[in-house]
Amino acid sequence: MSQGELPAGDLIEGRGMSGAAISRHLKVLRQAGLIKQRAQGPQRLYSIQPDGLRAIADWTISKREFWETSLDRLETAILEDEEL
Amino acid sequence: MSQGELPAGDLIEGRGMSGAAISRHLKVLRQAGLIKQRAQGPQRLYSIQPDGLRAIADWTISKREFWETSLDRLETAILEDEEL
DNA sequence: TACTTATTTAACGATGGTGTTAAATATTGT
DNA sequence: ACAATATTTAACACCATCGTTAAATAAGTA
Repeated sequence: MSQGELPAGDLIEGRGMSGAAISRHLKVLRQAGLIKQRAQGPQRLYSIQPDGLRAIADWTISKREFWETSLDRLETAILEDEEL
Repeated sequence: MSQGELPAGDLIEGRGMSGAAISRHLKVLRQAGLIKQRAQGPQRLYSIQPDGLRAIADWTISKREFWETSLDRLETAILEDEEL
């Protein structure tokens, strides 16, 4: 789907799961603001909603510093632990 | 518990949860090798099992490089995205 | 030995996640 | 208006997690 719009049918194929299940997954993603839906005849074309993914990316990066310092502390603790 | 041994009773208090529930949590932690149990009369004294926690710490650190490079890529992608 | 205390185990129930099948809905072509 | 196609929704079931209460177990004490 990263390459553009895809009808639900294409997203269902080869996934070893019923269309109903996929459909509900898509609904959740849509409600979460991660994908968009557009009707074309009886088909629903799905595509990415850049804003939503961007928000996740930004959030992820915003936590980076927290994790860096946490891992630093963990490494320090391990080293101190080895000094016995 | 990081300060030493504690009887189950102490671990139950103030947790707003039944003793039975805490007891099962302790059992899971013990089976996971994260805590030790020792009997003293009718009490069970719990303490940390350093090896288990250490294994988790080591594993965590072992993933650090993976995440660093992943986040680097994410940051790069965000920057490229902003050049529009 | 029987009682009390500390803790665990058993049996049960609520909740959330996620899959399935069958019915409902919308759109297009006859 | 009717049938076929694409997709969604409804109803149901399964399983794991996690809490509860009540019964079981073990140790110390009268």
